[in-house]
Amino acid sequence: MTDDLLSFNDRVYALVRRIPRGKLLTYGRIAALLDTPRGARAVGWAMHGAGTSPVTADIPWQRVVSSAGRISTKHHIAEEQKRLLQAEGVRFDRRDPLKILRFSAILWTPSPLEVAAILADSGQ
DNA sequence: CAATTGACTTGAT
DNA sequence: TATCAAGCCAATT
Repeated sequence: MTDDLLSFNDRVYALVRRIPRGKLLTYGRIAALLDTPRGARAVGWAMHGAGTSPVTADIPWQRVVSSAGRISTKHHIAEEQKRLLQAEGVRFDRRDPLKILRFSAILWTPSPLEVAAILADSGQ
């Protein structure tokens, strides 16, 4: 497998790039898909730097949310994330502005085979 | 090489 | 239902 050479962060980015428009993934699920079940914080660390460099500029970072089905970024970043998600059809709770509605229904659930293919592609 | 950091998660209270 | 603390992991200092 070519993904052996990819850093953990790069594998996170490779996966996030393939989240379909209007679908979501959580930090913890991303970690699990990368065979690091308890690595949710590491995914958070990776996402924190997303969008700041040329290589991460194109990833749909807004599609990564917390396991509680809510935006976990802060301040103006959270505002932008919400705006981007609403633009692709994701709806929010009026009572709780950062809470995503129909969360479980729009979670992306790629098969292990699909994940493997994605990582293989990114490794080339 | 040890300590620190962070866009997390979960179980206990 | 809402808090809180402890555990966990990779990258950075």
